Amino acid sequence: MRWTQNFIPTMKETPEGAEIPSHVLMLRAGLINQVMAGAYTYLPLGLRSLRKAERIVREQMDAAGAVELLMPAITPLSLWERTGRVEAFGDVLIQFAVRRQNRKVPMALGPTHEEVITDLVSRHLSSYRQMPITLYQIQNKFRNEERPRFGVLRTSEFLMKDAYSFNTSVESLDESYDAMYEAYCRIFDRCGIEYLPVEAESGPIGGDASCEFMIPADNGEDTVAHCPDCGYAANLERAEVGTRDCAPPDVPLDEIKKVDTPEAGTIAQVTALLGCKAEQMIKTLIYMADAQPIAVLLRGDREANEAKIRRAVDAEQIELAEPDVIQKVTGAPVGFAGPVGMAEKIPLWADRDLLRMRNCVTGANEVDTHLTGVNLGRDFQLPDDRFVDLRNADEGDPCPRCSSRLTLRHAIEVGHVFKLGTKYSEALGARFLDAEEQLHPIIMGCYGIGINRILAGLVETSHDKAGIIWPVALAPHEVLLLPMKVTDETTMEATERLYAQLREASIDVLLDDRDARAGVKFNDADLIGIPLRVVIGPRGLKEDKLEIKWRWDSEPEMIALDGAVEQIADLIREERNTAARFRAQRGNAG
RNA sequence: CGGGGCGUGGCGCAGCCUGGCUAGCGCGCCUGCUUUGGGAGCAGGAAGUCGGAGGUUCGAAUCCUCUCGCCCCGACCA
Repeated sequence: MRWTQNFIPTMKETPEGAEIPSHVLMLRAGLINQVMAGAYTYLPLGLRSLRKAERIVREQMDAAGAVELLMPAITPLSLWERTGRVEAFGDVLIQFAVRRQNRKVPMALGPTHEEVITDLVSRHLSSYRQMPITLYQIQNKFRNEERPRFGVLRTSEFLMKDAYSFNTSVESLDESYDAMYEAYCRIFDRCGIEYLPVEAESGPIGGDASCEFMIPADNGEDTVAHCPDCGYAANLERAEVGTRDCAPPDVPLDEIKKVDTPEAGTIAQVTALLGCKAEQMIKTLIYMADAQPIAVLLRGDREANEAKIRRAVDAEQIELAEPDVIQKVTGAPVGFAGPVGMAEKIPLWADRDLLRMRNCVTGANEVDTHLTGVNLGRDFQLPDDRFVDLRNADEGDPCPRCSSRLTLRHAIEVGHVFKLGTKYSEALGARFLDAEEQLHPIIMGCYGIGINRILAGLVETSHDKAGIIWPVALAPHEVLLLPMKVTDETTMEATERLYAQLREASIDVLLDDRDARAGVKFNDADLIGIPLRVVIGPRGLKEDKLEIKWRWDSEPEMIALDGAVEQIADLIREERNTAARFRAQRGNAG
């Protein structure tokens, strides 16, 4: 591909509104163009990278035994009504109705395709002999994001690979799931991405049923807890807190005292007023667990984890109680609840942090009043089995698997493998007959990869001041041929010959044939980030040499013109398969 | 959905508070000459309904009202 025949609108300045590196660089390098909030055009270079990512995904899915199909983006709304996901998705589901003769046909743009594929399978899979099978597609998905942001990371239309496995047993599902997991590792490895498989909120099957593939990045929207020593990694919703450090400190117990705290109903206000630390406070949250009020006790500076609470109390649904319920249950308005002297006897649950807290500050269940010197055991009691992990993990918490401590990192979710179970097969009547002629719902798994996020995540984690640093596998082009002087006949003869021969060798080469100054070309080359830059100029040609430089190296290398094609082709072929140099430089960069 | 910010040639911005001649600047673009190994110099040029609507005024990019769009923080996120 010749630059002058291509459409590569690079920008020297950062467009207003772009803030994070991936967004800025993808815009500046002429990869994407914003059409509206949450919708981008992929320009020629961006599209090439997108297609390369797509191809890697496709190859590995095929290698893992999955079969590709393509479902429509428009779907009948009725399908979503059957699984109750019209409500579940709410405004995120893009709905509309089109007129056909004298009737209206309600539709939705697919935000994911469990319904469509399960409906398909319900019509064509009816025997255990037809399974297991894993089907996938690579398709645009539509979600009306409340707040699209971060360029291509969160958009309302995006390209996703979604796969669905159909199995007759949990054991078979495990196998399909493992195959997908392995395929995902190969995909991200081939892309040269540094990723972390993290435990995610498990589905109806429980156990290790859900894993998210995360790219650690400062601008990631998700937070993962990670143990650098044993490798334990989980998203914040899921991350367990280790059970060490539960013994109380050996300090004398203060007397319990009632203190006035006028209009101090938040942790911040109370700590400011009383001069105590949030760590000394007991935060008392009143939840409705399946319509029954319960109290959840947490250390003042911790965040409640509603998924953990829901599991602990074994409820279908939990939500924070309304103010009138809190008034009735505690005897005080919101902000003054505490475990001592509550108006009603409701079940108390405590995070394990409480076990090592002494002389605490907490609400007195009276308006504008708190208690100090509150101590577990003396002033209030809970059964042993009510002390559980109910909060989000925090930086420095004990690792649940080893003796080390957890760190928190932001991350970009690029993939998710998930054991779904029978939710959709039951709702949509996808059943099979087993060898004993018994009817069962098909057991499903689903497996997604955000193709756009592969690119954004890569750029986010692989760039320098000058621009993007692509691995060969994802780069829009593998080699950039950069003739220093397009008006010089000798230069152009050598360049054209090289260009033709590299193409002949199936190397994906971009020829910067613009009649522009060296500085312009070099800067664009760095910005776009083609991994191997080949400079051909009169200076080198005098010695029958040309210059090659990996994007991540600082110094170029002169190589002989004679045999240059083979040398370059070999380098690219090697790097294409291993990404060894790309990885090595990244290791050095830290 | 709460809080904040921004809309002025293709891109980045100034001007607005304190209304006043042909609305500026940098980059990019076009022409010519000179240059030519890391975003060239000089000269000339094209290009803007100042996001939109309404209002105030002799006069509005500037003041007022409404509206649309975009971005950031938070809430939300199959």
